[in-house]
Amino acid sequence: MTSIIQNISKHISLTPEEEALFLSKTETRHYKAKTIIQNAGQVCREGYFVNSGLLRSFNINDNIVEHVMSFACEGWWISDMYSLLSQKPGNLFIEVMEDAEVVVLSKVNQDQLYLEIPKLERFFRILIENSLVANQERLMDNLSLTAEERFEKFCKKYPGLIQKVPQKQIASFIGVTPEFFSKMKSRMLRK
Amino acid sequence: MTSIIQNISKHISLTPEEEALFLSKTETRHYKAKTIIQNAGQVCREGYFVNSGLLRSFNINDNIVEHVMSFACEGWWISDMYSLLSQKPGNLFIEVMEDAEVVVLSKVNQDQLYLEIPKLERFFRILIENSLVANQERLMDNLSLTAEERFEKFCKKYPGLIQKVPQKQIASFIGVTPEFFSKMKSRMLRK
DNA sequence: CGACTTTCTTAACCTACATTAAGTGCTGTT
DNA sequence: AACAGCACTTAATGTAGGTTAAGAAAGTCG
Repeated sequence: MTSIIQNISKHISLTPEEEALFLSKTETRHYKAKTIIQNAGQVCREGYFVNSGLLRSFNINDNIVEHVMSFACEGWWISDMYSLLSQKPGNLFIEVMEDAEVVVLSKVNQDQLYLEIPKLERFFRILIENSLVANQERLMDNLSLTAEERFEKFCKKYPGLIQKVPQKQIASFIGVTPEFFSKMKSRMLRK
Repeated sequence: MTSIIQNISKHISLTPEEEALFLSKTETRHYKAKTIIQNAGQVCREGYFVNSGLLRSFNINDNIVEHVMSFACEGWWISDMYSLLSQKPGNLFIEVMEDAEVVVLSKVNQDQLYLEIPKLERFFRILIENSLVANQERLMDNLSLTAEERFEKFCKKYPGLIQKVPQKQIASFIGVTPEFFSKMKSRMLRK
């Protein structure tokens, strides 16, 4: 049983035939670190489920400052939701941070699968619901917590990531500059 | 044809029987302005579709500072998604800002309806997808734009709300204090 | 291995926004 | 009419976090 099927069966149960049909509509790809698999300004036509490795999505402001929207490691999905849903050019880049194996589900195949296996509507509804809740929390945290508190939450929520992700990208994710993050971190250590 | 059925039929089509079934699982309520219909610390058991009037959801930080999570006027849905989905105590209050008529869909009935009218999975999936995209944009805006830019976006996105919503709550929504918002506004007018 | 690039740190200085506080003008209630 | 209570404004002062710049450390690649 592959990992993506495990992921789906957490929320709905598929027959072996449905599993096979689902898998037949996906494609497994291997990417080297630093590959950009989605560019801002282009229409996003695929969602990605991460089998192994590490990816991130981010946008670039005024052609200078990067803002990390999300990280995705084993068992996570990643895409440019805005662009994928609207099929308009998006603002996000998606970059492979560590050599990765991903399961690719194209927008076209996903839409077909909704018709062929209506239960998948439920699966993706639940997936998106969870994303929305996480996003709302992150938004409120950004409005109401200090950078230090946000970093503490980040450490608790994604204990695996702190080791793997360059510090400047954690800084970007929680919404501060790398310089300030560095200062803050050493201030926190001194306590 | 009631407004909530119009709202649904934007994304899926229901038979007259399904429409009737759906409506039979809802309840229409009238609330006076200033009513709190959901309290932080309690489990949220209902979602609300606004027929008329104006509501907002917000949390309170350190028992002092309010942060507006969302506004909802005619044709919008509002709830405490985290609490509604997890059935754990939530952090949000939901308050009626202007006398309102709302269609109430309880969690229990919603779950039943998913079984009786599976197409509704699709409807709510799409609804949540759109919320997620809007939320992601708001998050990136908070990370990368100035308060002034966020306010300009707010005005474009919700032209109707600026008239109706007290200024301090717009301030809270875009993430600044009422005092700073006031100063910023007069600075913007001077140009 | 060395050359090059990128990340991280430190420190001086800067600014967007917060805090505090006092005052003005509504609106609703009695 | 009068008072209470809010929403809004203004202004002085405070601070979290940004900017700039320069050097140290660490990763990357030939």
